Amino acid sequence: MYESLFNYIKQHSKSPISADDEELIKKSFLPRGLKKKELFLEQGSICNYTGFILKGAMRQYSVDDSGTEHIIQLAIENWWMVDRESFLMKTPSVYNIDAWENTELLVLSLENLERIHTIDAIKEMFWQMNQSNFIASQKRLNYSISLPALERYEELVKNYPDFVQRFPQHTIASYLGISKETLSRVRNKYVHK
Amino acid sequence: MYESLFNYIKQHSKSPISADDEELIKKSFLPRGLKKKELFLEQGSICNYTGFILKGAMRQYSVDDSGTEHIIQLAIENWWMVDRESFLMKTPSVYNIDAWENTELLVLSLENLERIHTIDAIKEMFWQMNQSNFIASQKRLNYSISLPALERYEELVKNYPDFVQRFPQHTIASYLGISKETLSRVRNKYVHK
DNA sequence: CTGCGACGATGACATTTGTCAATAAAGAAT
DNA sequence: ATTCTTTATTGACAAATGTCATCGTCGCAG
Repeated sequence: MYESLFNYIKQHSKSPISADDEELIKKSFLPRGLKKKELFLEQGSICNYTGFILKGAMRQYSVDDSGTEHIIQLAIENWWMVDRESFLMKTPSVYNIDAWENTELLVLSLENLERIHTIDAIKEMFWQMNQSNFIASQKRLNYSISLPALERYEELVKNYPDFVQRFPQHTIASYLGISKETLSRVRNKYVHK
Repeated sequence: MYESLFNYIKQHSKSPISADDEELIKKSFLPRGLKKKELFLEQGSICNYTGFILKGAMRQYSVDDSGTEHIIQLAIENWWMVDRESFLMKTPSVYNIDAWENTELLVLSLENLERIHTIDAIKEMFWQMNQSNFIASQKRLNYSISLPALERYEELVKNYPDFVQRFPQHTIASYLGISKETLSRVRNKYVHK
């Protein structure tokens, strides 16, 4: 159950984990299941948990005045899902998070995060994760302001081919900030070139 | 000279700073001046320093095939400027960073960062900074994929009025991912509504 | 098995934004 | 003072993308 979490930790830190640490970590993460379409976080409420995905696929998105969803983040196995602003500041979230497939998570409250943050490996892992998240976010932003639709799609296929496999096209379109029709046309160009 | 840096640290952490810590921090940050338009980082080279801006204004941007600049990040007094990916991984950067005004910095190498990272206040400060950077980046991304040009501009004016004051319109346009002509027209709508 | 809803493709058209060119005003350099 | 550069605005037109409607397919719930 906790195997992929510990694998993730080991991959993202060099510090060893004692048996005691391991116990503390296990006690701090709670298992949770989500059915397809079930909400993990609803707009207006506080994000009380960070989730580590053991199995499944999730979406984080905003909904605008016209009811259109805008995908902020997609995540599958071995990714984290949380609205950090809401989680850290305990403020109502402007985003929704739900399960796109039936999903199994390990969830961590802020209190438990602080508790295990005394462990070097955990501290290091979150540090690493923060850095790479920021870098990825900045990269996506760069693409978003500098590349046309086709090239943004190509970058996504190159960097996150799993997303393109696991999520329907209209979700991918929203992630890229374009309409589903535009993505459909852009893909036509893409496969024929 | 180091006053605003220590103010920044105090604002972003609760841990106290001993006299020894203060000395170590002072020794780890080197003062550096940049003249207007002078490069702090050139595309293709490694970003060896993180800079804390004491005075002035800087831009981080990519340059595409057609020679157009795309502004990734703007920064003024009390902001940090760095290409994290290049800085942390010691890989050649895809971005340029330069001074838009004559600028005074305190710069920190990765080695010195690791040296002062033993200090709780520093660790906490960077942790805080990472979190808020990520949140800001995600917010900007959200706007970029979900709002039209006018509303993106309004958000910028609301959240970072200083940027709009300090940088010329074509730079703001590039930051928003639109052409300078579009921004000019959008501003007309904005001031007349 | 059947029907309904989700998904994706496509055409017609509207809207937004970009590009290019011309102009003018404000600064910076000499 | 004069020149040169940078910045901002505007018009005409082009290109990219969005919107709306329609259709066909597929998978799943009843």
